[in-house]
Amino acid sequence: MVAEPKLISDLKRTHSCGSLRAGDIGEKVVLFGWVHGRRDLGGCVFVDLRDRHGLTQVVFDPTVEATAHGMASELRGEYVVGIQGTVRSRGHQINESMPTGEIEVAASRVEIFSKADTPPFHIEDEIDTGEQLLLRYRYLDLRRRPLQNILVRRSRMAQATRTFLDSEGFLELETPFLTKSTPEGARDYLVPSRVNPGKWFALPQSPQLFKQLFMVAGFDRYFQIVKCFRDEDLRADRQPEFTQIDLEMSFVCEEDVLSLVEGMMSAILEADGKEAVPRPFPRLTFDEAMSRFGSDKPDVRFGLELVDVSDIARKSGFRVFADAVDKGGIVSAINAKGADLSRSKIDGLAEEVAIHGAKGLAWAKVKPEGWQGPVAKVVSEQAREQIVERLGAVPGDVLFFVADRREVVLASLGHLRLVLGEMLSLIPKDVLSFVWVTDFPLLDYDEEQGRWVALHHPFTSPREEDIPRLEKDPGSVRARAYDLALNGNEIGGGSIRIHDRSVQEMVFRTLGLSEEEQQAKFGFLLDAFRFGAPPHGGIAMGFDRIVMLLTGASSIRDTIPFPKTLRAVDVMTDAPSEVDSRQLEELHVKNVL
RNA sequence: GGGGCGUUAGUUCAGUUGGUUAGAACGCCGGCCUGUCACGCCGGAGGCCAGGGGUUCGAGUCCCCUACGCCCCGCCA
Repeated sequence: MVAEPKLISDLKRTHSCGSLRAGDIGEKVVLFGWVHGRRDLGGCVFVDLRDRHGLTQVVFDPTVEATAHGMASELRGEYVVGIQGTVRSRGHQINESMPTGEIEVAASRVEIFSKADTPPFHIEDEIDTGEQLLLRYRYLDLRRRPLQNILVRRSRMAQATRTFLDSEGFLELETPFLTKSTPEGARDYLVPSRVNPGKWFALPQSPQLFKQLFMVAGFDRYFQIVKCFRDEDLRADRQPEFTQIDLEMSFVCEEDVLSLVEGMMSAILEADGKEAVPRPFPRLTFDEAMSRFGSDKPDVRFGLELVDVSDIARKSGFRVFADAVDKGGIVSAINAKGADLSRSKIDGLAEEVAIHGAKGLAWAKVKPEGWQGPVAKVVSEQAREQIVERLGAVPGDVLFFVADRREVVLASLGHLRLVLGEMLSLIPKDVLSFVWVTDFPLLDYDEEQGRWVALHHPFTSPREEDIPRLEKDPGSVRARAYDLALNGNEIGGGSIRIHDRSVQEMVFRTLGLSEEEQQAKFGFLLDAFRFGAPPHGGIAMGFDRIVMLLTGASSIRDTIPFPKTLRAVDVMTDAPSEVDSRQLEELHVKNVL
């Protein structure tokens, strides 16, 4: 007697659960997958079998094979099974809503590979279960098609990136994860060194210095799709460990990096089945972006631009406006064209600007007979006319004003612009709108620390003509830095780097780093620059954010297989967690809590 | 560090003015059913009302604190 062949070991999978069509009718097939659903009609039993490619209906018909039909009643949701059977037509009962809906597999054999407890939520496309539960059972959530689709697309985008950069002559080179803590920038994740008591590694915030050293080494073009770590508070688009497309090029200027990235983004779009976006991408200087959009990552899919009316406001007769300007602040306005906003909605908008520190939101409705609203009477007639002219206002428009310190005005109106754009449905949802922001300031004064800090990072090259002002007027020095924004989100940033030891030392000095500190923290870089450093520059792209924006995912968590919650916790593994005191001893670390 | 919203069966939710034994749908378990595909019908099980404290004759409901989740400000070169 010959033993019956076993599924898997003897009979291999012939098709995925999404591949069978009418043309396969009559084929003898073997399918493996998860039991997605079961409909037991007593006589015959229908089971939907699922793998990541799709669903196939399997029918257990007692007239076909009584043993298999008997086993069908044991099947439950999420059991992992193998099926052998024959593809047959569903006749006139085609299910139009599924790609395999013309056929079904009449099972002659079934083998249960693994039984399953009832899952804590249904594995289905549309789900409204709380995210915490989904994250706790992430491996079940990842069985759902929408999440799988995002990760499939993420994989394709990563491959497209590699293919593109490879074709452009880039080398994919690795850099250490156990590296040196750097004083500038984000808070480091630290790793104690067992063999060097009292000393610590830091996980990289980015491979910045190593990629510059690759340039010094002469590799010319480097890239890496790499994890970076920053111990800062989380957001919907921020995780403590995230993935960058990191690249660096030698003997280049801004234009070379920008056009390369435009090509790379186009390759990614193409890999994701998107329409081509015109190149070159539009560009804005930092100053322009801030004054017109109130943001260094402007969403340029719609108008509602900010307009400075400080000069008019100063002589408007309205104390609040005049005082703001006299104290060195500004008054800017947004014209919400044709916005028919109720009083309660406008009150809600005042709360929106308060988030960014604005003490009030002045507004006026433009009517044929004149302005209506709280500022209508307090602003002089002449000023009203000038404002209407500058904003191109016509009856039916609503004008909003914020008067405050420049940063507050730009931040609050920049935010208001986005809220109004959403409220008035002005933002086209299916458009991908890239914009470069260039000419960032090199430095920013940190009131708390009482010193200048690098806006981008301390290795960013100042514009050559601005270098003489580095010592006397650091705030006016522009950087050779650039950010790429997509639909109002920052998706990448980079710069032409300093390759001259003396300029690098000058920047470090301006940042308040003593010779000793420079040597202790960045000595290896300054040393490297002594041995012939090529001019170089590069960029780091936020890969998770790119995936998020192209797939329409609502949070960065949906683009990462195993993400952390806002409190930087992995609720599935329960990390971070306490460790054995022996482990701590070995690491020469004491818990002070 | 700060602000906002939320937490009731496995899941999504309802729960009146503070008042008997906290409900529904889906899911789950059992039974019936040979053409279902959101199968149908019948029956059943299932609750530390996030945790702690308080007010009260009496708290899911009112008050305070805490925890957790989400969104935002600060922070994120």
